[in-house]
Amino acid sequence: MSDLLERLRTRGWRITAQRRVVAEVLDGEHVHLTADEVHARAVERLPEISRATVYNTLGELVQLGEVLEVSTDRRAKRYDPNAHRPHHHLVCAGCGAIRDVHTADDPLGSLPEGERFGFTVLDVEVTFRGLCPRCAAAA
Amino acid sequence: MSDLLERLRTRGWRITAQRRVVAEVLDGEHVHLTADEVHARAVERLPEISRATVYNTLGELVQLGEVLEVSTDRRAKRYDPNAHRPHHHLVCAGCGAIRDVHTADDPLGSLPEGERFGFTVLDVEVTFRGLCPRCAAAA
DNA sequence: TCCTACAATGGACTTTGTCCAAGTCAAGGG
DNA sequence: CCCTTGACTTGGACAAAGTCCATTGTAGGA
Repeated sequence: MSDLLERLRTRGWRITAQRRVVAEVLDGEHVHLTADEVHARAVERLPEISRATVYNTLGELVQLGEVLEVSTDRRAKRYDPNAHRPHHHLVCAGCGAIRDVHTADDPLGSLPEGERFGFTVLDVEVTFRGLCPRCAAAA
Repeated sequence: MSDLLERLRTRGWRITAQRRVVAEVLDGEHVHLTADEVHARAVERLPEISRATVYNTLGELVQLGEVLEVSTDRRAKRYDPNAHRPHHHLVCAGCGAIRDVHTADDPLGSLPEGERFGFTVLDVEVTFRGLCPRCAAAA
């Protein structure tokens, strides 16, 4: 856990109580939290923390590549602390549940040269949509 | 163009001036517009059209499968009139430009059975990110 | 310990989207 | 051709998610 804080410190981050709390929240739960959920959990430990700070800190963590921003949901961005292992997402169209999944081959390679239009392709985000067992049964 | 309106009529849609305008805007431009951009263009032809109607109509078109909703952008949903040809998106991280692209293989097949967790997987959305030639040159 | 640059605060503001009660109108029946 | 009716539209209020900024606070180096 303090791995993360250590990495941040060596990159010149000033470690404040607020940043520590945000990092701990992300590190503690391996789920995909929205900014507001992160804020709610952070407030439990540090009641005065402001929403703006949580947004700032999340943005910085994304910049540093420590956390991934995913927009599987059209409502709010979600933050995925599992940034160092490439993976994709499987989203239930019914209840919104999200699972991390791994594809057989690297999807980056599936884009032929002729379809790149001169772009420098850096990354790919794959979102599978479907119904989880419970929602499929209810339908 | 009136292909679209014809299809809608046969499905019991009441054809109103507003719906016609929205359909025309989408059909006329093969770019990915946000709801607000659709509204702005619709207003040029039909000044009294309201935002709520544009949102409603876009939602209905998505329901009917005539238009795709893409969330490449974390700000607003974009609407892609090219719904009948399966394709994916290449987004420039610099300027936000979007291109439709086609992958060599079907990405749906790249998710192994063991990674499906009992989900009924229906669809997949692939977003490649990178830099367009102009932004790459500027960097 | 003191300073100072960097960080946090909180409240106003913006953007994107939804909701609803009331008014309007497309299209089928007479 | 007009009437009727229920589907459609309207506009404004509301909500959720996120950004901005001037002010206040503080981590960490000298």
